[in-house]
Amino acid sequence: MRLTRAAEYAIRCIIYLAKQGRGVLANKNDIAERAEIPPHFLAKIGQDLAKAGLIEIRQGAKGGFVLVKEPRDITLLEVVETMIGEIYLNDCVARPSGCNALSACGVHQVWIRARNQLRDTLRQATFDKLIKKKICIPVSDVKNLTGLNNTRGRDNSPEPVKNLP
Amino acid sequence: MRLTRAAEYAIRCIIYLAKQGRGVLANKNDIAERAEIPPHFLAKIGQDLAKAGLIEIRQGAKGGFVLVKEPRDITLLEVVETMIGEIYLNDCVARPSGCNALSACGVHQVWIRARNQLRDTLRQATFDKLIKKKICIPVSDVKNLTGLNNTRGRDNSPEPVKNLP
DNA sequence: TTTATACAAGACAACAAACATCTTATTTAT
DNA sequence: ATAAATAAGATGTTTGTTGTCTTGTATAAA
Repeated sequence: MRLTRAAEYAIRCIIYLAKQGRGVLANKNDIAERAEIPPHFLAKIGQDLAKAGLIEIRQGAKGGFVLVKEPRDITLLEVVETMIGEIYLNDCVARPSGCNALSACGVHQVWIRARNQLRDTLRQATFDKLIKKKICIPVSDVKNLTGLNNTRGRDNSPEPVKNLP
Repeated sequence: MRLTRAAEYAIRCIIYLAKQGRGVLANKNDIAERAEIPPHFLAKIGQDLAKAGLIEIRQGAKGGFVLVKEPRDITLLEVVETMIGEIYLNDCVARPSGCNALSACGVHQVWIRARNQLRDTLRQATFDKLIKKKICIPVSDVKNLTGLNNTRGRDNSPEPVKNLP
């Protein structure tokens, strides 16, 4: 009953892009480094985010990820469910056909309620609100990372980040 | 982000016992059969429930499980967390030491809120309320299952149950 | 006191999911 | 053309879930 790492990484990736704003291209390795995501893993995560229409992937030299939607139109729920599928919390709710009492079951009703609350809370959290607050990723000077000739010229970055949500 | 089967089984087990009432002994194999729990698995689950003080296990001939607490004093949260540990929903909340922004992080705050709501909802669901509703386990004629000489005399039971919460 | 019944305790195994890496191919800017 | 950058997916490692099995111990009843 815990969020997967892939989903936590996806959230950080979107935060990074949202900080830059919609339509701004970000180098994949820059994202990986700043958001502390294993680079190859980020590639896979990016593909899921692209399929869901959250980002666009530019191939080739000077390629990278671009946020497609406005941060205010992206919810935490959307990012999470893109990565882990629709949230159900328990099997009985996920596959009602396997449950003989269906919605009449008292336990079932509690789980339905819990699920709805959880999804509502995550849906209320839009990325425009999230990036206004202090956030786990230090992206204050994001834009000049992908600057002209600094393929590895980023070692004056702030101290490395630990694990973050 | 899904409840484990062990926890779903534990809930069914407690419902079975709660229907009988506190202090009433139930044969383990009867519970396993009626609540559709693999018998050996129920043994392990029972041990966890006993350690948590929810049930008492009687060994030897005519042994079985006995509910220790009143159904009104047992919550769904208690049973669930006995089986899967305290609910955190994400790593960042579970191990704040690994997160550099701590409670100041906007994403963190959303998860804290979601977690509290979920736990509150599960805490409000006490088993006296749950067994008053229609429930997935058919336990109407529970008491005469463990009756005198019916070690295998239970084949007049209602049609078998599918998967339940 | 012997026997059958029933649970304890924990080792073990099959399977699935999560987590991550690596390789080969393709796309694009210069 | 060449180098940079991602695509796509095969593969590997680790962890967790979901059980089963074996050996031992406790208890009731003959």
